Amino acid sequence: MVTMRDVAERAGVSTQTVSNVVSGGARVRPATEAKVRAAIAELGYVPNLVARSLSTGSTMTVGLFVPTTDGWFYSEIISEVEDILEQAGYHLLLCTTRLDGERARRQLAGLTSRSVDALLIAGDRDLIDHLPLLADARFPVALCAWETDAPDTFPVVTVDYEQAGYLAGRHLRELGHERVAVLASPAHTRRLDGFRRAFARDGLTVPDSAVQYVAEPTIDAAFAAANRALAADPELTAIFATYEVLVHGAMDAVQVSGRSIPGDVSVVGQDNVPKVSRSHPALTTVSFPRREMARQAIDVLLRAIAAGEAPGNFIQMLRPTLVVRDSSGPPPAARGTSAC
Amino acid sequence: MVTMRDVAERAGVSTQTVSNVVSGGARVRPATEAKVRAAIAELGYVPNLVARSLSTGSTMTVGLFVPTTDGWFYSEIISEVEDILEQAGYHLLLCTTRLDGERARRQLAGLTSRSVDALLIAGDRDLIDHLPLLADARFPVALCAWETDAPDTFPVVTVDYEQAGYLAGRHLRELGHERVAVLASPAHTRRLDGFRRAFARDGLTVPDSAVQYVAEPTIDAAFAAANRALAADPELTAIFATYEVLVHGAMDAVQVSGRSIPGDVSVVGQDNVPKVSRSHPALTTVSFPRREMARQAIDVLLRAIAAGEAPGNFIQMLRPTLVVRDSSGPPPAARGTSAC
DNA sequence: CTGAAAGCGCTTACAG
DNA sequence: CTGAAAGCGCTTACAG
Repeated sequence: MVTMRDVAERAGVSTQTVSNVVSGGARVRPATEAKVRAAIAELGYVPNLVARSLSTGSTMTVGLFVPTTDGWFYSEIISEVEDILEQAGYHLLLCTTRLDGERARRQLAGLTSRSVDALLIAGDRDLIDHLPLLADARFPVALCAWETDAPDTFPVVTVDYEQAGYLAGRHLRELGHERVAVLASPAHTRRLDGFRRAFARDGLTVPDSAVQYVAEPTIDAAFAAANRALAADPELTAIFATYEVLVHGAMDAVQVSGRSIPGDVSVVGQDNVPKVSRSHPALTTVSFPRREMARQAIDVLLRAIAAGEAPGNFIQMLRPTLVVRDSSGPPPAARGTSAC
Repeated sequence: MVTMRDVAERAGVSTQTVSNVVSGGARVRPATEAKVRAAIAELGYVPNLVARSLSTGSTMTVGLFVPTTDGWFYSEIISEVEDILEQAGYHLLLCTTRLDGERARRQLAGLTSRSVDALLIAGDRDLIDHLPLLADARFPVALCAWETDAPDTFPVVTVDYEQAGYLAGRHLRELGHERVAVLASPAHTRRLDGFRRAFARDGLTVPDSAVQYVAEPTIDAAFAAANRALAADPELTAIFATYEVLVHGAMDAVQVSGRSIPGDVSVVGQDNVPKVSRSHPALTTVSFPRREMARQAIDVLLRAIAAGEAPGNFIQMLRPTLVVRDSSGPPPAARGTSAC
């Protein structure tokens, strides 16, 4: 392996000078720089980043934890994070927990010490029990896309999920819906709370019996849950689904049952991913500022790295927005009334 | 920062012994190990992985390049790679090229030297011009999911894409289709070749005019291309789409035009991702062994690392399989003939 | 601007 | 099993 010293000897300069040329640090006389560059080219020298890291104490790497790479939500977070990091000259170390707490713990433990300059944790559930491991991490840590209660030791950049649920609920209420069903991930408690608040404001309740929890994130499981909901209350006029996969299952089930959307049943989702704008009918949903969230979370970390101190401890909530498309309308009764 | 030396002093042993305890290397007397572990706990010592890497020459990190994290194809490759790596105690450094050659070059250059122990490159197009940068990389490199001609310097684990296209074409031919259109990514030349071979076998040609290339991977672009195809030949009886997004655009366009699937037009895709099994109608497609491909590619790299030598130079093609569902059937004419 | 030296925190032969 | 020492390849004050 050719080292910086080899280059220095070849070019007839000190390693200090080679280092300056390579890292673009202190100014080097052009003639000297040319000599060094020539030596680098002749020898095929390539700097050893690990050695540099040991000296500088920085690996130029940021770790990212996500529960899964499947689906649009985390895919976009990964790609946004990677974009920003790449621009800033950082690398991305990706860890997937796959809803496995023990695996999460192992990965977290492996990141200790100086192997990353910062850590962003997106999503929750798997890692929450192991977060104390990071209590005295030597690098800044931030959380994003966190819906359940996060430990108050780290800054959080997230969506106002309660408001997202509320926007969906209020939309259905304004259309006049009263009998609704909810398809929810067990983790989406905030969205459900917000949804219920919209109904409560009008003195209505969304009973527990109207909520179908779907633990497994597959369309098949969502389809089955939607069928249960339709069987439990054949008169329902709307379904609220707390994320993409559940929406597809819900639309499937409604249409397979012979009902029309939104003629018989309105469907409202969460998270405006690209695909739903071309579903049939186009989906009414609540848009999450995913990319903005990722961007702000990374900014927090990058600033903490630059400042050499811990990031501030705050919780920042980005506002979701309602996107009305074709899958929601007045309930059949209301429509009938206004039509006749 | 507390170092190994601090622990050694505290425990009253040498750093050698601490190293043995931490790395689980040579055997240490139980009583000594207990003393060391106690010191580690009291001091909150956590080993510096960068220093270890500099000594051992291994970072326990494997790099992965993908064009994008969007869509099922690369998501699954990422998650499969991460699973295997995690089990083997390795970390994943993820690089997304986003179809940007210059960005790819930058990232590739950043990986030089000892910062990764191996590199897997999935997909093609962006990196192909910069692969020579890796000519004298000090770590093993492998390619996977490579459709276009790969440089013959690296081992390749890929799908037999030509066969995948052929299977789709033969299926349509066996159903009796003659007038077809193709929606293709410009990169999917092999699939197109194979598709054409199936028609050529029967003395038929798929003219260039029947092929719509879609460069932008969005459903909207696919939808527009499918509309062009339908306008160019209103009598066509089948559409072959070379990947997921194009399939959705094609089904959309066919249905919006008032035609039924497969009654009027059959649609056949590529890559059996979870979602298409629940599309309406369920999609006939060709299944790629994505996970198997990722697994074998990583195995090649891990073995090369373990052996301390370059991986073999071979090209391994995994076989795709046809999955017949509901989106394909005989063309209207043939059906009419057999019906009357 | 340049040279010689110390140090980043580990691992690994090498003697005891 | 343990101690003292060299070395991994950089960066960074410190004198010239």
